[in-house]
Amino acid sequence: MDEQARIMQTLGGVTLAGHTVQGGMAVPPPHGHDGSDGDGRKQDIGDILHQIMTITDQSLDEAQAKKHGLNCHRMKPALFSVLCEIKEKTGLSIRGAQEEDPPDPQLMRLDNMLLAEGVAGPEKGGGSAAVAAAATASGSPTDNSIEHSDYRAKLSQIRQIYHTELEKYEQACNEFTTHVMNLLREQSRTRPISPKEIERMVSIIHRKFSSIQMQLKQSTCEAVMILRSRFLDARRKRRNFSKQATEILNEYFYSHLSNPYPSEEAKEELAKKCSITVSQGVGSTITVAQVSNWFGNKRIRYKKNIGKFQEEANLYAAKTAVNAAHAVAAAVQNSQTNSPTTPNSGSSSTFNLPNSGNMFMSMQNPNGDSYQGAQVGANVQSQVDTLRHVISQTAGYSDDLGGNSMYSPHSLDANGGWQDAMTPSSAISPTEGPGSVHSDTSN
DNA sequence: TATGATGATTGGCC
DNA sequence: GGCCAATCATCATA
Repeated sequence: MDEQARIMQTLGGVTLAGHTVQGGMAVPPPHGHDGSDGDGRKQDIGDILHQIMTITDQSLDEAQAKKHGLNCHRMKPALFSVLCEIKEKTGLSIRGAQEEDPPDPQLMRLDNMLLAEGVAGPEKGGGSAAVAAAATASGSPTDNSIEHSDYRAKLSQIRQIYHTELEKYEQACNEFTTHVMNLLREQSRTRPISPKEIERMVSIIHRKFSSIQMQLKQSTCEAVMILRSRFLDARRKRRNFSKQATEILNEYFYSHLSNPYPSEEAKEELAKKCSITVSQGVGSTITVAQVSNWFGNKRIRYKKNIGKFQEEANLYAAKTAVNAAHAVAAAVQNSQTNSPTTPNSGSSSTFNLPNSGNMFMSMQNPNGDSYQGAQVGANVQSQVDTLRHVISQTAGYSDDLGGNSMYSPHSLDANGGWQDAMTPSSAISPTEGPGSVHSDTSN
């Protein structure tokens, strides 16, 4: 059996809308004439098939001419439909084509990540949001501004490359799709290619290109992750606080040794104070989180090795005492030169000491006036309070250890907590008062 | 370069 | 959520 005959046989029994194939012949529906014309049509189909099968043996010009003839043949549409249907039924056209697969979860993950990192989606916001998040996690939203801008610049570079490549891929995909579609359309004049098949081919192309796109997204994600990890590592780079900043923190720590837990307000104020001194030198700020870190570290390290910190404690206590003494002297002088005011004028800002167990209640100035009742300014009052605390601690110590150190390890309780054996920490907050930072102890 | 100091991070606890 | 304790990583100095 020759090839033509075999194909002719293959066509046998296929029925399609509007055309019946009988004995290997596709027959258009009768247009008002009976089967007497049937032999002629059979002849037509046979003729077409013969021409198709021999077209490859012909020269190009010959083939072109034949092709044109075939395209214009009145039976061509019928034959085309039949061949298409056969292809459809034999599954040739859908080989390798999967229908409408659900969105790839990995691709979705990549898309989400690129969106979150600010690589995909609208330009502004995304990247800086990621930076802000990282910065917040580090507790220093502003002091890494140089690193942040560096991060942003690199991220924007990645973004740019990503979009350029994406555009290239899309362009290539479109070009290739158009090319293939044209080719298939062209070929559909000589071989059975249905529009549906072309659509499938387009979707296959898109799928292939989307896998390339996924690779692009994946490598972009990797680049972002590397950048991010580098940025996060950079966060670990630390700078020592300036001397002034450390001094401020130490002063607070040692003057609140009985309860070195600054409140949020106190931390904010300390951060502000430290930042002022730091910004004069380094050009960055100290945040509340850093203050918290500092106090956390300080408490633990102090507790672990109190002996080592005694000297430091003495130093700061002496410093505070001197400052306070100066303030008191100034206050005393002030109170002497100014006539006493009305009893109520300063009462609202006066540090209210607890009634019981407070050794400062009876503390008097050189003139014998009680500080409690003295009409001193708010700041002065704060300094007085500081001095009171320092004196109390000094006094408390000298009873126990013989005057070598101003602070007693007894401020730590047996459980390692901060409980001052001598001073009711919940009541005495040495620097407490208007204009001073507030300690947790006041709560 | 070794070592101590110190700021930051992490995991567990309350 | 704040604190503690352990640990890491870097800085500063001898």
